Amino acid sequence: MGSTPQARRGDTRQRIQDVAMELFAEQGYEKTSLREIAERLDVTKAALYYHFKTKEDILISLFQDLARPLDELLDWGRQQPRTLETKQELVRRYSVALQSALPLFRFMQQNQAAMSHLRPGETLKDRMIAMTNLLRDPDAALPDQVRSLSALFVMHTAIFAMQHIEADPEDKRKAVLEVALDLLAQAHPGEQAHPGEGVGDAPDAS
Amino acid sequence: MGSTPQARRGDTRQRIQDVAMELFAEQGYEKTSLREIAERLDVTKAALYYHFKTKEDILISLFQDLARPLDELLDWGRQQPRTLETKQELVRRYSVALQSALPLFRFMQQNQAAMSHLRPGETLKDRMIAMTNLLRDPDAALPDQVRSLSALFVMHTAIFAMQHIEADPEDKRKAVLEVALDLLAQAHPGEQAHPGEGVGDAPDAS
Amino acid sequence: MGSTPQARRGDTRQRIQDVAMELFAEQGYEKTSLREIAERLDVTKAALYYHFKTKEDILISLFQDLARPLDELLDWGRQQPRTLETKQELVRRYSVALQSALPLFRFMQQNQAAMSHLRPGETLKDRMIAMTNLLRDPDAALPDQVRSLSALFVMHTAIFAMQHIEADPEDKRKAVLEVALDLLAQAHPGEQAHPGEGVGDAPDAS
Amino acid sequence: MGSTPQARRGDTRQRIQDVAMELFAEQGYEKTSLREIAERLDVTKAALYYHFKTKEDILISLFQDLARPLDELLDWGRQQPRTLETKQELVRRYSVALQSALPLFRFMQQNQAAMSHLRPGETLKDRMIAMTNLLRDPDAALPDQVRSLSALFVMHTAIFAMQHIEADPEDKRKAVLEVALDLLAQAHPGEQAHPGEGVGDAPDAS
DNA sequence: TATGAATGAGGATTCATTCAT
DNA sequence: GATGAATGAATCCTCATTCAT
Repeated sequence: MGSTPQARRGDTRQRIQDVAMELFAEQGYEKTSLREIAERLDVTKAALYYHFKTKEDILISLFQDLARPLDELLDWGRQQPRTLETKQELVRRYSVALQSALPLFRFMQQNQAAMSHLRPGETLKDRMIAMTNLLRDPDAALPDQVRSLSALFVMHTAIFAMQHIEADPEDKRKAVLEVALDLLAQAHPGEQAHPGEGVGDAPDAS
Repeated sequence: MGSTPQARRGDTRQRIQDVAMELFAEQGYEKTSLREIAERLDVTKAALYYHFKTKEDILISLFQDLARPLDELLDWGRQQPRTLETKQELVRRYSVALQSALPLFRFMQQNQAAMSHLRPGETLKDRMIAMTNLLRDPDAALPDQVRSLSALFVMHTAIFAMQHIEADPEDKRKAVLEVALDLLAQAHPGEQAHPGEGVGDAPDAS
Repeated sequence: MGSTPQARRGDTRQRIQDVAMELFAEQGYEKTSLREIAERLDVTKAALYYHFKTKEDILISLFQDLARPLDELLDWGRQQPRTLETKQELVRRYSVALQSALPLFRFMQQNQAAMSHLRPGETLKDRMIAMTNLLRDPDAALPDQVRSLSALFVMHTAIFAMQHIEADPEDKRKAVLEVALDLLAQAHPGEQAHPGEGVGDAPDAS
Repeated sequence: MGSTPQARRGDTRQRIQDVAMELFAEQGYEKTSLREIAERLDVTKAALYYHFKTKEDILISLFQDLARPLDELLDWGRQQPRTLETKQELVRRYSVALQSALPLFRFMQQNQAAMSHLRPGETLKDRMIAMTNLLRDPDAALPDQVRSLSALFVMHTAIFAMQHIEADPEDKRKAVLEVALDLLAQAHPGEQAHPGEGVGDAPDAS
């Protein structure tokens, strides 16, 4: 790629994160050693410690970057009225975020265990619970609560489960989103979704 | 229950598996050391090596035990006609298996990475793909394929996602199963499910 | 000394302590690496960890062995009447203990800092304070308290300070003891020491 | 005291020495890292290297500063007649020096080991030997030599041993000095100390 | 005067594994 | 069936030091 050592000046921190992300996602946090990361970057292990205080710090820094879009979506959701439309929009936005951040989510799933001793409120699990709490109505019938929850999780699992199905990625995303929105609608019997807002096209992820 | 140290004679292998299962599920395979397992059993590390050739052997032995019910279900499914009813029964049976084996599945999820270098066809992922292939129809519309897939995965994710919701476990299971069966039915427009077979009660998990 | 590897079976723990003692006394705890200890014993570093949980554990184990005679002396002193004679006997016994345990005390002095974060009551300093509290009378005039304290410390410092003076070690010890007993007597004006008990000969330190 | 960051310009070298002194005295030389020193000064480690060539250089520079008063006292002593009065004056001056430089001496004691590979004649030990050689008479009886030695060392040990005794510091100093002078006098039987020169008051330590 | 970025050597510690008994 | 003692390789991490800027 023509990236000579000189051209790399100042971006070492970023490069560490990139490589770490890649390896953590591939092999998991525990199995990835700092030696491996350092070697791939052609720096010494000690150099990593100039940029991050501990190995876990690298993990956390990655996680925080990855969690930000989720946090923003949660913030947005909390400020909206608790209507079906809001929930549908949440799901739609989540679908888009997921599409452009699939490796990140893969990374997060691989490394849930390694992150499970974070401060409460800081884990992926906590964020997912927060998310589902925006979607489900605690007074609804249990099956309807399940439908709401599942609108969210279906997007995760289906995307992964469909990786070996041959089809256009955007088509797959729309198919999954359709099912998610369907579940959501079924979870709200008697309510009417906003007309004219379907699955729609994803914006460019530039 | 009267299991004195003497009474344990001969079941050390089983006890190792139990403890390993517990710890692997809790902290993951990589983070769990043989020292930890040995200490909890009050034996020496060397004793473990009398029963298992390597650490990975413990993992594999656990995995094989856990995978057997899944394999049996797959075998059964393969011998049935590819009808909606078969699929519904698959989902029903899966739901029951899941209920009595939740820790096992938790264990499997935690340790996917550690098992990913197994022979092809031996991983959990492979079995899940096989399972979804029994459920989905490759010629159906994409959203309907998603619905079929999701019938399966919803059972996983929802059960975990509902852990912090207060309700009777059996009620939760039925609610989840209802949604799964619903998805399946919706994935087969025009077909009619066998009447008189609803969510039903789970058999005793003796 | 003809100590073949075979002859060493079972005494590795002791040998670690011996070598550690030697090196800690010579270079101090911090400057001594486990590699050094292991190499001198011709075992691996990991072998050390079979016998001691941490490096500090080695230090503590040494310290406890060394502190025992001191503790015994303290115990004895606490059970005696608080008379001048008792104090004189304490000093006499201390002098003897010191003579046969000089390397140990050298070791302790070298490594005070490394041990300073022990539990209260566990440090050398605490024991010395306890010792001086047996010797001095808090109601006496300050200079007399100083004399009592000094009876103890003089034995330490003088022995070290006299190392480069040529004389028979036992003569040196007696000379120091004489001064210590003198200080003690002067600290108790008006009291009469037990007659017939002078500096005397040290018992064999076999 | 109005020492703004700006006011500190140019005294960085001094500030490094101050912080190093503090930390070396507290934790010892080996346990104190340059990172620690730099952080406490809010500069980079590299900045330390502008002022000192190595870590050991800091130690040596401190030691030389601290040793100067001792060297001056030694020089003075060497030029005086070898009388009891000279010795008494040496002890008196030493007592005063000690009082205003207690942390320094604490520092030196902590870090004897670290300095033990200095050129001969450069160590604290060497100076203490020189000092005792001014005090003791090699032809005197051994116990009298011990008394002379101890006159010096008592001042060290007693001051530290009395730290946990409640009393006015100046009173303590005088008490210790009295004992030291006493020891000296007793070491010179038949000689008469200069009359009218007792323990006296310490000069201001400006 | 200082810093930012890095290095090389070495630190303590842990791990899975082995083997004679 | 199990232990006691040990190993070799790897781990994360810290340190004093350097040097271009």
